[in-house]
Amino acid sequence: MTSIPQMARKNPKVSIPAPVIARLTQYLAHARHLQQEGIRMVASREIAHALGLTSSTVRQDLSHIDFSGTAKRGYETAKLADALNRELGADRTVNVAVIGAGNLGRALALHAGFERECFPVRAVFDANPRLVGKRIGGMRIEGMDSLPAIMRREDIGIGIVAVPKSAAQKVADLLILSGVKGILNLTTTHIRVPKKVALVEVRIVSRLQELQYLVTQITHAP
Amino acid sequence: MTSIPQMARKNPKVSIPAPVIARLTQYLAHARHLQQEGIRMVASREIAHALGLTSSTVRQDLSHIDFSGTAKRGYETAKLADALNRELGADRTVNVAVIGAGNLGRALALHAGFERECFPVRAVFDANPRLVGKRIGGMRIEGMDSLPAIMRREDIGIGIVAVPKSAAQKVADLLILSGVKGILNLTTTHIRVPKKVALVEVRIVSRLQELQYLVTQITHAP
DNA sequence: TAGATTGTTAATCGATTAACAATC
DNA sequence: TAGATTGTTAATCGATTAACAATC
Repeated sequence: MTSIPQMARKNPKVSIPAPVIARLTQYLAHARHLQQEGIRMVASREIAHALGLTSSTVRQDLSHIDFSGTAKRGYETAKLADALNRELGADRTVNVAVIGAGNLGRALALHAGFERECFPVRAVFDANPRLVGKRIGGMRIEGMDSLPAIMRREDIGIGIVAVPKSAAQKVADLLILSGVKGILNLTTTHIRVPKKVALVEVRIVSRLQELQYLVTQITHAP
Repeated sequence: MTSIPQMARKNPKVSIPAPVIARLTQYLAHARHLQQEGIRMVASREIAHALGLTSSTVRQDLSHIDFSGTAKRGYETAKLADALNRELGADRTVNVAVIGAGNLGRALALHAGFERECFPVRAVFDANPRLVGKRIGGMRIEGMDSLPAIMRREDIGIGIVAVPKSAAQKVADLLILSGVKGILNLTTTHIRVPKKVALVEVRIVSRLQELQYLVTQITHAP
């Protein structure tokens, strides 16, 4: 029996805490950016400074992934990006569907950044019969009744919910029935999902309210 | 000298932690929803259940605001909503501008939910001269050079940055020069701002990546 | 009144930061 | 080599949860 040191380094069963994952996505974006700029090496201090963190947090976070820096020299940007891509699965493509063809849904369906980041939008749905059949970019808006079949046919893993909040839970339930693995909820309402389905909520209006609170805080500061 | 008990209850100078603020916005949305449904009273347990939290967290959070429930009965939804509105400043209108008239920018500028939530979009800007002069809803797309003047004329407090990531920092700097109080950053890049300006970052692609990671975790679970 | 629910204190849990030996 | 930076352990800090007296 030979040992397999490169696998043993970290136990992959220990899942990485959510706040760390959130930052790993930032490190990935930054590493790619540095790569494009032709910068080969980067130190934890520099990453920290660019992203508004401490170097300690950066090193601690990166210790979760299967990748090492070099003392005195820092991290190779290319290898860092590779390791983060692998850990996050950010190089694997996942087909997505947008539900809701209002302003926000349309924008998301057309957003080129999703395709670039391996999240191609393969279908758009809306409950309004007057929208069904119209086109968004290259896609036809489909009715809700054809959702289950299309989700399976197009092998869609993630549903982006951009409907009025009163319909959010119903839409989520339909997505789950249709075998979706993850839901990105852009409505203000909290959605409930079974343990087998992953959920991330964005809530732009909430973030604006948080921002407003911060603004008031700063303005009224000493 | 008379004491002022209703003011003394909580020291308003102790600012509320960010995770609590984020949840207060959820309580507010939920309280409004209950109000519309004609539900007068709600217990911390029910709020917790609806939002995926513990009742302990809900009570702890609500202890930060100037408002009390009633033992055995719970919280009056109307008064809860009022108190949260006051604490968050969510009943005060703040004019916003959208910078970037691409798909996302257009969607945000047209998003009726912002106006409803006291964040009317008063201006839209884009650096592309071919877009300047075109219309979005009732608004004319303006060039970046007229930004400072329009920001002041329209009394805009918050700028929503929806430009390509390479332009994000430059746009933020211009907004800050023009006297903006808060920035909502929708690009993937981290933006740096002085202490006098509040910043909230949304990063939809990052959230999709987090979601993808969660999906993989769940799928490969025991 | 009896029982349910609040408000708050104390305990636990987890995340961030500091510190430093290892090392290139 | 000397000095800088990593990886990791330990200390601190903060957030969440548990528990329970107060109370309606």
